This record gives sequence, C-alpha cells and structure tokens, in this order.
Amino acid sequence: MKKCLFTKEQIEQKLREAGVQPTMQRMALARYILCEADHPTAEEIKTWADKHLDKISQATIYNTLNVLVQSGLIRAFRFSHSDCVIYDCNVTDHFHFLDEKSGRIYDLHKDDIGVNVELPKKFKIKSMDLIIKGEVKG
Amino acid sequence: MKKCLFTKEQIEQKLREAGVQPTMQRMALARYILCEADHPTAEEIKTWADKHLDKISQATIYNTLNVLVQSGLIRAFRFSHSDCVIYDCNVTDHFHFLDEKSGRIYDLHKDDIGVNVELPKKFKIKSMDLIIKGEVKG
DNA sequence: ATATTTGCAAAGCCTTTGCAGGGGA
DNA sequence: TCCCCTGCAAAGGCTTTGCAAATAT
Repeated sequence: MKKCLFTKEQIEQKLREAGVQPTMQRMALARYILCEADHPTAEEIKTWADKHLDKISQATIYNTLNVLVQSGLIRAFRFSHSDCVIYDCNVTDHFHFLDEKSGRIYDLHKDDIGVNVELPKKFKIKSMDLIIKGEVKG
Repeated sequence: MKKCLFTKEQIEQKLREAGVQPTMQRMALARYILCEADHPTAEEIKTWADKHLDKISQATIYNTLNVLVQSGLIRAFRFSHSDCVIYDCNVTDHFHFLDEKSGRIYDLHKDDIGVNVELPKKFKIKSMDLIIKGEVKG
C-alpha cells in the first residue's frame, strides 16, 4: 500500500507550519516517513537515505528524527520485542498490531477496538499504548 | 505494600521446578524480585544487590535476569518512555498503569479493564500489551 | 569428573553529543 | 552577517559476550 500523499511543496509547508526549518535532509526524510515508509526504524531510514540521498550522516538522521518527533509531525515509540525506536507517520490516536512472524506492524483504528477502563478515581488517564501481538494469516 | 510471599526454600523450589539451578545469586535475585521489588530495572536490582549481597557482577545480574525470564519466573518488558528493561514478578495476564509524575508502575488486573477487539479474521491475536499513562492523585 | 555458573573486562548496539565547517535567512 | 544545520568522530547508556577461575552435581 503506497501512501504518497504529499508533494514536496506540501511537505515543505508542513515543516514550516510545525516551526521547523525545511532543509533538504529534513524534507527528504519527512517525505519518506510520511509518504513511503511503514513504521521504519532509524536503521531502515538510514538505508533508504543512503540509497536515495546524496550523503547524510547517521547523526543527522537521528537529529532530524528527533526534530520531526518534537515538532509533532511523526511519532516515536518502541516495542518490548525490539531494541530500537520505530517511527510512525500516524500521529492520530491509534493502536498497533505486531505480526510476530514477519515483524510487520499494522495500525489499528481506535474504532475497531473497544477499550473500557474502569479504575479507581485517583487514576487519571492521559493516554494509552496498546500493542496486540499475534499473526496475520494470508 | 510489602509482598514477602516466599521463603528461601520456596524460592529454591520454584527455581528447581523451572529447571533452573538454584545458585545463591539466582535465589537472592529471584527472592528480591518476587518478594520485595516493585517493577525494578536492572540498575535498581544491581543497587539492591550491592547493598545486600556479598559481591555480584553486573554480568551476573543480567545473565541471571535473562535466565529467570526465560524460565518463566519473571517477565521483562520495556516502556516507550524508558531506555531500560523493567522486570515484573507478575507473570499472569495483566496490564500496566504508569504514573508519569513519579515513574511508578501499577499493575492492572484484566478484570478492571474491558478490551473488546474486533479485527478482520486474518489477525490472530496471541497477546496484548496495554500501558495506560497518566497520573495518580493522592 | 564434568557440566554450569560466576566475574571481569571488553565489545556490542542504538543513540546522543561536541565541535568545526558550511549553508540558509 | 549571523544563526542554524550538517557531518564526523567520539562518547554515552544499557546489555551481551569471551574466557578463565570458581562452583555445583
């Protein structure tokens, strides 16, 4: 499922709106994550960048990812099963399904899942991370 | 809330039953995690061990924790907010509440939470990790 | 006697940081 | 001009590993 939702100009504008100076590296990585990648790790992003960009350092990858996360354009999280951070272009409230065979991560829309939490009143809920693990047939 | 559920003899038997040779270090750490600690990190376990045990190396801590996890006596997981692994003496199905102020983790019993997942049939669910983040008043 | 386990130190992985050079506003 | 960004290399945090000495069965 290719996403390819945004033109370069739209990416540039998104960066500006987020208060991030739209440098070449940032636009390229943002576009990759928002339009092409599927829950990539920093390593996958570096691999892609080495293939498609002129030259970019590991440090810039990490710096850029942190900038994008802090600006709210993407999200970062890590799963128990993995040592590294995974970046997600979906910044809406949603959950994840991990196919333990392939390692692939699927987004789950909140509407597909009913979570009813009943806790003593002193627990004030701000957010939830739900990761469902299993297998995808077919 | 002190737990202190098991005598040394019981810990030893648990290790044996799990197929783990009950050495001094393993018994001590297992007892600490099962009876005293509250979702400790490896670092906290090391700190405790340095205070209460004769001498134990970092490597033995990690090796022992891995042995205990693999034998099923404890569980390991990591939260998105933290860089390190957290060990849990509760090996039953349950969820977690993270108090973002204090960093403390509370166990949530499955009965307190209703999770209804409706997914296409090709998704075979094996397990779920649910982490609720928020704040605990009082 | 033989197989495990421990301790030490060194290495590993992923990520961050310091600093000098370069590019955009 | 001036500030921010990039790249390099080195360091950082957490965890694992190799190997010899110690321990358990």
